[in-house]
Amino acid sequence: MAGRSQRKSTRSANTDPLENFKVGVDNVIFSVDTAQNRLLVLLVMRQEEPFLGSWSFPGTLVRQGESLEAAAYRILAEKIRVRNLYLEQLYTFGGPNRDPRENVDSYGVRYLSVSYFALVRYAEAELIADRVSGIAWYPVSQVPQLAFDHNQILEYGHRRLRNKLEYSPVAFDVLPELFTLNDLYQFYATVLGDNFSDYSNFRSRLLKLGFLADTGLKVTRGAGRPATLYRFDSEAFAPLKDKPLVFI
Amino acid sequence: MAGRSQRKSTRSANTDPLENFKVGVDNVIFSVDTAQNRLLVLLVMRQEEPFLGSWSFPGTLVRQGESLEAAAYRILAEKIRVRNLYLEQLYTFGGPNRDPRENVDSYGVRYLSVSYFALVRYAEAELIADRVSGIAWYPVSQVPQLAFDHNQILEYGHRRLRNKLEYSPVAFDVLPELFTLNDLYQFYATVLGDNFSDYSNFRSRLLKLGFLADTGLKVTRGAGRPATLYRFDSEAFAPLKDKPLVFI
DNA sequence: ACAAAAGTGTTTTTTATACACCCATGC
DNA sequence: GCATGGGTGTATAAAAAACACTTTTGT
Repeated sequence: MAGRSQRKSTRSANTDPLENFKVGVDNVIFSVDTAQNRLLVLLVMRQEEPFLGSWSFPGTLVRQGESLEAAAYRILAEKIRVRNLYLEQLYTFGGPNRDPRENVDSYGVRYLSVSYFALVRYAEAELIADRVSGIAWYPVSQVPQLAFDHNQILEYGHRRLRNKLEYSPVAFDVLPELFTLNDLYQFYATVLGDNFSDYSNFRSRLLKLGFLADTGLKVTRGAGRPATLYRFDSEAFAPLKDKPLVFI
Repeated sequence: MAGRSQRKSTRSANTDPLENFKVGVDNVIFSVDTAQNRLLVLLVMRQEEPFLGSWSFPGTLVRQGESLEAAAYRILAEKIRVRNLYLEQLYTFGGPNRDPRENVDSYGVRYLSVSYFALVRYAEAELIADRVSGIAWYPVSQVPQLAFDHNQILEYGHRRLRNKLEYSPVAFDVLPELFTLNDLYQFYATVLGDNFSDYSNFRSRLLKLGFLADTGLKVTRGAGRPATLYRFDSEAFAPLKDKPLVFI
């Protein structure tokens, strides 16, 4: 990587100087409020120029010796306290002139952003608000105009979330240890839209796959028949890992 | 992006200095030799330390004012002459200590690599060899030990290629303007493995989708009945863009 | 005539979709 | 007993997979 070596075309040896970069990490953090059937994304209010007062994704610049992923976890931990989450890299935005600061306060330094996509457990996530900065969960359908090109990134992240949900077991990283099939269904319906599948068909498909273990336990929520609590059996799932389109 | 601002946790205001980066771009360039049923990847021989003499992906460092994608196209153009291709970003590798140079010749500068994935038309691709550097197409099943973590990146790129092929029309960026259904089938079979589908079923599925326009033209290749030449009709494909799993 | 490659059609199996209906509990 | 949510089953439609067969060319 960073294949500096391939500078063979002698024509451009010294003529085009290399760019110096600062690397930022921005997190698109989703959570699902199943109680209210809302898909949420975490926004913070910018306290500096540029875009002072605009909402944006929580971000940070990468420090010496820090990996990209570590930076992503750091900024996440600064904003919310949460134990159960899924996180992966989303995309790298690195064109020049993305960031207004480039031409002003930084002499020839470019700001590159590696965005990360995270899904956290809503119920347990505690937002950490310091005195000055605003921080809030926004329904993705109602996010305002964001700083930089963050609206675009959100769209990209949202698409990734939907895809991930369909063919990988990310939902179980974020659902409670024990859950009912209805919990699972609500989760999917919130992210994918109500009409993604019939509940009864969803049930039988998921159960037939064989990685949902019946714990024997039941929960009663108000009226109605008690629901069976299931557990995600990662061992039983392992052989299906590389198969296409497992869920939905 | 590059959300420098969110540095609220006062505890670490000045204590942890930011890292300076050089940003590299590495290209995983695939092509399909349908004649010999081989999936190929382009490798170049490194002319410098570290990993002098190892094969690696063609890469370059990003220059002032140059976008990441522009850098990817630049290094591609330095290695092969080709008009028809597909290119997209793959992944960003940016941990510290990925590159041995970090501790030696560069004072606190980190090398980050944004990898790109490309698919080019094999028949028309001319490799550009300068006097010193080695450059070659390798069958992906036979790539040797590569420099850095490039073997890992290759695996990642290969998976991406297979996925792309299944749900997006990248094949047509790389096939000739006019092609037979058998050409298309061979292309898919080479990338996805011979047993991905029955030829006859592949035919009917693709034709039913309605974006392959019969040109009326025929080609005879040796013995056998002449084959119809088709053309990819991008207008007819447009409405299917966002549908899942169109191909195979 | 026959081999080779292109192209069509048919049968079987599997999976998706849409519902109808039974079950267990709280009130 | 009846409303409420949980859970099962069935009937139909569509898609995938396997494979037999016809058509058109070169030799």
